[in-house]
Amino acid sequence: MTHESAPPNELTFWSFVDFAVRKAQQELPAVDTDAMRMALTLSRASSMVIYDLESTVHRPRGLTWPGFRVIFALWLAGPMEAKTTAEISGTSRAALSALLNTLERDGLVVRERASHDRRALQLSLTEEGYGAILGGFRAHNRRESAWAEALEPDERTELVRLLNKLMAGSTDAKAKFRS
Amino acid sequence: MTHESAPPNELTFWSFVDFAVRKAQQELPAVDTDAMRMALTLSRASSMVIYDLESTVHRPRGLTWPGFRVIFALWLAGPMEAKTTAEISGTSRAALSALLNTLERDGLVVRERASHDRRALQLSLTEEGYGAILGGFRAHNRRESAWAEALEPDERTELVRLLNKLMAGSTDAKAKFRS
DNA sequence: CCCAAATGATCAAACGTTTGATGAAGATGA
DNA sequence: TCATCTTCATCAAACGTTTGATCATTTGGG
Repeated sequence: MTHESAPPNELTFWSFVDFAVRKAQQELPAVDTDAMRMALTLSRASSMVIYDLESTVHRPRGLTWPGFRVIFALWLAGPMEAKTTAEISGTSRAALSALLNTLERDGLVVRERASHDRRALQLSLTEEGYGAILGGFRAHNRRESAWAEALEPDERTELVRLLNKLMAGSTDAKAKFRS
Repeated sequence: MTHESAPPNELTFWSFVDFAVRKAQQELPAVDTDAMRMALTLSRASSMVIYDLESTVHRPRGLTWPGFRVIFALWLAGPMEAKTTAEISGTSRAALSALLNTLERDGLVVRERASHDRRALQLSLTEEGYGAILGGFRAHNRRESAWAEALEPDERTELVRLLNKLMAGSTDAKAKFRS
């Protein structure tokens, strides 16, 4: 440790970002503080929004966040191979296997063998699954709206543009993806 | 279902955002598409960055992402009560209890009873924990830099500003927080 | 045609997370 | 002082995730 810049008395999830960036700079002068602040802010913002959506909308309706993502993908993209569901819902294939046990047990999703390739799995929503996502998504989207109101319309557009640009750079950054 | 706008052949984690927004609009005309796109983009961007950092930096060094968050908080804010660690690392108090079992077993963190309140727990890093975060964070920050390079400096600033503004609105949105 | 390599799915073990319950210690007030 | 309420931590059960292994099917080369 170098100089002690004592933590403020009131350190919160959100105010910790500023404190951490300042303190890290003291400890390791070579740190890229802009990149640090960006990543820290991004992950915390996302975590707050997701926690809010999951705990106020989906858990009370009997769905976890990962469960919602899968049902959501099946709702919009229609019946498809499990491999595709994993890809577009952002779940590894192994995690999806486990997740499907729950969703199938709860009667929301059906697993079937694909006709053209007996290794592959075909997934589709049941009537109940369709009903669940329809109601769940309406509430989900109302909550998204409440969050979005904090920004002006053009700010929302700009935020999306910047995040897209950041993701587009992931190839250059040689980022590792889920498999 | 209404009109079938067939999913593109190549639906990926990232391209799914555009598709989903279009399709949801068809299915539910009342949907707030801007809010939907914003939340979808935010959660996916964050998930990509975190997965990359966890799988390329921390797991190979024997730390999970939640484990890293806790060690990171203890490194910068110094020894503190477990309650505070939970708050600033974004972990529920119950989850931290379980997490500490691993971190303590691995010799990274020490649990002690607080002197002024015998209910409370005082946490601190061991020498080994300090070494782990020092090396781990350097690699972590290099990776953050690689991601950040996708944006111009002023774009990074603007992204952080927008995310901060979004979070500031969480009170108005009456968002639910971790406890 | 046959065998090796690649692909799709699942499994097993270890972990972290959530909700709700329980137990222990501190604060409050009659 | 005593009873009650609140706060801090942990536990238990159910879940989802990761990595690495296994098994079945399909593909491709010889």
